[in-house]
Amino acid sequence: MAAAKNHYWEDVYALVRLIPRGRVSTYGAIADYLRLGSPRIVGWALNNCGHNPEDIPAHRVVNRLGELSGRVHFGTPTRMAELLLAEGVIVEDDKIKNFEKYMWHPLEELKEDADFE
DNA sequence: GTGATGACGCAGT
DNA sequence: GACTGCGCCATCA
Repeated sequence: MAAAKNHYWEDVYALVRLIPRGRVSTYGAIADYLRLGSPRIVGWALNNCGHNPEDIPAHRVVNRLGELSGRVHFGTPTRMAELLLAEGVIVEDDKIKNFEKYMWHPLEELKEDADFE
């Protein structure tokens, strides 16, 4: 990440794109990695992303409970679940099954590549 | 410039 | 164990 800091949400998008297929992350993890200070900022950033799942896999970002809290922003209530299911993530009742197993921690995975600080 | 809102998270009850 | 309220920071009205 170049950490261009043009807009903090650019870093959010970059980090979301780094989420491997079949994995998911949380707003809190992203906010913590980017030092945003509040997970709400991540939510706002994704809301401002233009809703482009093909460009930004926002469907891989869920709240800390693994709930598809942002599904309503995907056009259809089931779009987000469909995208996750297509990647092999089991979604049950709008919640990710075995969420901890699919959880992707940026601080754990990118700690050595972290050039923020 | 102030108040309200939001794809959240945590502590307290 | 579930529900409620408050805090966090940035944007919009």
